[in-house]
Amino acid sequence: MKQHLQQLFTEALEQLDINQDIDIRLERTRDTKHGDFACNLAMILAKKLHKNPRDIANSIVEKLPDNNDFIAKVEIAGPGFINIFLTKQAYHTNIDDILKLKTEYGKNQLGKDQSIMIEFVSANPTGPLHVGHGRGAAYGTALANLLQTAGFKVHKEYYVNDAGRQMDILAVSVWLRYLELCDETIEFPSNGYQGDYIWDIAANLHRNHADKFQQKSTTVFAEISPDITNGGDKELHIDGLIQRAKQLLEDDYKIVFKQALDTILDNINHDLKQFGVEYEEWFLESSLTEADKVQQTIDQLQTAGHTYKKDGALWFKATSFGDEKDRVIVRENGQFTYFASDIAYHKNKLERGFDHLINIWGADHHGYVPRVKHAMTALGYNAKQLTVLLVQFATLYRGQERLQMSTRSGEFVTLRELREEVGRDAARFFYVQRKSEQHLNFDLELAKSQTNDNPVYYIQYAYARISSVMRQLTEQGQTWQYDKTNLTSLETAHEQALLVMLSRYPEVIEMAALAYEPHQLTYYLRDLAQNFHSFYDTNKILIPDNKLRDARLSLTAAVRQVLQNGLMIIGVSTPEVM
RNA sequence: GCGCUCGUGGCUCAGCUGGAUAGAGCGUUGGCCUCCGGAGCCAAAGGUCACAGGUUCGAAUCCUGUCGAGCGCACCA
Repeated sequence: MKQHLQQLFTEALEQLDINQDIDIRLERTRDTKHGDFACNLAMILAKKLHKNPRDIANSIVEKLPDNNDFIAKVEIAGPGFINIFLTKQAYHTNIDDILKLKTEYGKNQLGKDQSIMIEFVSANPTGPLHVGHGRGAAYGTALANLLQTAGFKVHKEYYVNDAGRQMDILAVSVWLRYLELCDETIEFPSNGYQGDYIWDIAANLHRNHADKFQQKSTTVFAEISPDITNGGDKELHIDGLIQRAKQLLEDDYKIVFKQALDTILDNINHDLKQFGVEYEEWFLESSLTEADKVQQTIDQLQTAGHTYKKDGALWFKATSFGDEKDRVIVRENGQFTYFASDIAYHKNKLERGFDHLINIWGADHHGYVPRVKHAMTALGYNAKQLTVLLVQFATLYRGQERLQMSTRSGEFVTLRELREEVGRDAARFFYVQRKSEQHLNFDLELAKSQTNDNPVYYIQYAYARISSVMRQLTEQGQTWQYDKTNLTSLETAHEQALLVMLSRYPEVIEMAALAYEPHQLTYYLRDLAQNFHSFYDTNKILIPDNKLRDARLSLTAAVRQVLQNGLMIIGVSTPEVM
């Protein structure tokens, strides 16, 4: 609808020989007195052509076809707005489209022939997902769906950090708990993972392997640098324990390590599936190191002259690309930094041929964005191919109390708990509803106790009501037929409002996709549901007058279709009965 | 100290990328079921868009400064 109008404006400008390079922006009006669409083109042109905006508006309007079955009339208002009034016929054609296109209604070809890889959540596999990760999960899938609707080829990926030091800390944590189950007396390191899930993994290990990995506690802790609780350094302490574990367990260390990793990864995978989040690929960081990809990437940087040695470490010259300081990629002890494998990972992504990369990261990573982009530039790629979307933290409250979130200390509310308590639909909607760069206050009490106030139910209720009406019709042994000519009977204000609202859907999809803002869709769906509830309240659908009844049923069916299409993108179900 | 993000009714948030009289939900107050699902509808009260300048036909939106909040500023991941 909007596209058609834009086309008409373009033609009008061509006839006037105005070849200014501007995009014609049409806006929905807030007030029906201003018609259906308004265009400020004349005001923008006035600046460039140094002419009176109203005069320009006049000449444009003369070239616009009106009084046909699409445009009813055109007016010039205020300083030079061009207001367009559409015909009812135009809106009826739109109902036609919805009922014919069904799930295809609202789709567009913005991303035709373009592929996007979208990486999100990618939480370290050192513990279960908590509510903080839920936001990235919900936002990521909604965005992926939205981009798909806009015609992009989308590839969703989870990057598994299974190669860093934190994984060794995890393995050691499990092993120490296992030793406790073997009746060894252990002073658990303050820097170990302390959650209950560590006990669970240890118990499994003990069940499957009995005392096979047991070592005397005194042997394990012999000559280990003291923990912070004993006046030492907690980092040195845990590093000493890692060394000791590898040394004592030899090849068995891998078994413990793998048991820990697999259990947690399975758990994460399961939680995400239950939350309605699925990936095309789970990419292992270890696959990069094993294939020597990190070293190769570093070599490439080195060859290109973007590195230097200092204090025994290898540095990436980030400053020559505008970064505030240079960054270490190989530590003094010869180990790669996280940054190094991340460069290799992004190189790998681009080598796989994606046109565009989207990373959804927690806002605490914002300082990290420039250096990744600089590394891409250094490797000869266009850094613009990467978009990093930062999702602000969710601050978790239980009533007035602010909760801490720490995987290390084991104090957190898991995503699973959230889903079980507030439900998947409500949780998904709650997360997506907020603009991603907004700080989100997540009050568990509120989410739990007032679930009925969550707009998701309001929208689903509209869907269920429609389903109910359709059921009633069938139960009465009746059928209905769609006939476009019947739509002329739709005359009430509520019916008109719904017609307009439905026609906006493709525009909302387009805007939301371009801006990476699925929250726009949630607000639209709420508005649509509200319009439907108002309509439903004052216009009875199942009435004896067949012509009007069928017209209202057509409208209702169209609303149902759009609700379904929109909720699917957000990842919320469409229950026929609630 | 420097950087990033943000500041909109009592609370939680939108505001179509500079447009016409700033909008919702919750909460508050008052109405609406002999009628397709009341998880609903209708209405009212409530905002100098943090503050001060600037840019222009026009600013919640762009620029500068001030104040306030969150997060970053590792040879951690």
